[in-house]
Amino acid sequence: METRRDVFQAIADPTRRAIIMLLALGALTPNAIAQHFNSSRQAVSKHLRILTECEILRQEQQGREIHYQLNADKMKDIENWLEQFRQMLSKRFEQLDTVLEQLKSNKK
Amino acid sequence: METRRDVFQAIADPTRRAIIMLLALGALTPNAIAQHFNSSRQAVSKHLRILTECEILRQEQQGREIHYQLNADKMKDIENWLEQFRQMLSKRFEQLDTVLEQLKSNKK
DNA sequence: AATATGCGCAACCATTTGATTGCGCAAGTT
DNA sequence: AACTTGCGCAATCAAATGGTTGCGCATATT
Repeated sequence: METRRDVFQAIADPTRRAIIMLLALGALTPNAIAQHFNSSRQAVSKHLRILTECEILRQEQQGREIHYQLNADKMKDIENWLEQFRQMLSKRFEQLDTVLEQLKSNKK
Repeated sequence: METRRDVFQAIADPTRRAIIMLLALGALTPNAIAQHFNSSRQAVSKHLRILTECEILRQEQQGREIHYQLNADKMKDIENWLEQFRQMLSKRFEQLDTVLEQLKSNKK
């Protein structure tokens, strides 16, 4: 069984990020997506599979056509990871502010 | 010349994400970082190089020791990319709210 | 029924990646 | 001066990756 990739590995590839951006505008079929890229339709199909497996995209079969759409909820995994740094950053800023306040009051 | 990686490719690897998390707590030297991992010191050193090259980490030489620290500003590259989806999402929610409001007023 | 279209599976290939090991240089210690 | 420590360079290797091509199945059209 192939190793499933996490969401960070999924967006590491520039082509996949471009696919995500495209689908953020609206659902599309594999062929419609492939028209925006210079590589083969099959290459795009592989990327779609990777993005679907890690739940960044959802697919909906309608006859022989598949509609792929963005699952924006999954992007929150990345946001949650980044949130940790935001919190650390704001803590540091608070500490810096405290130090600056003390410096001001000491000068008075 | 080797291809430089972008920030998304840099954080795609679980080991590098763990290094980033570690350094978010405070600056460390390569050997100190390597102690938290089971792989060789040289493997960690390679990851540090990758993270430094794409500016996620900053290094500061002090004698024979190097102190690596997180450059939190660079994480904003990822946040900015995600911000595009947040805006698209909030647009859709606004549209959904409008529809719901109309449904409510039509029932009254 | 025959043909066209959508699209994934599989095999293949070149490149990239992440790890290890050995080595060597610079700085610190004895 | 000799030894120790910090740490990157280079070579090597196995695995992963991203692309292509050929093929085949299901659905849609003629």
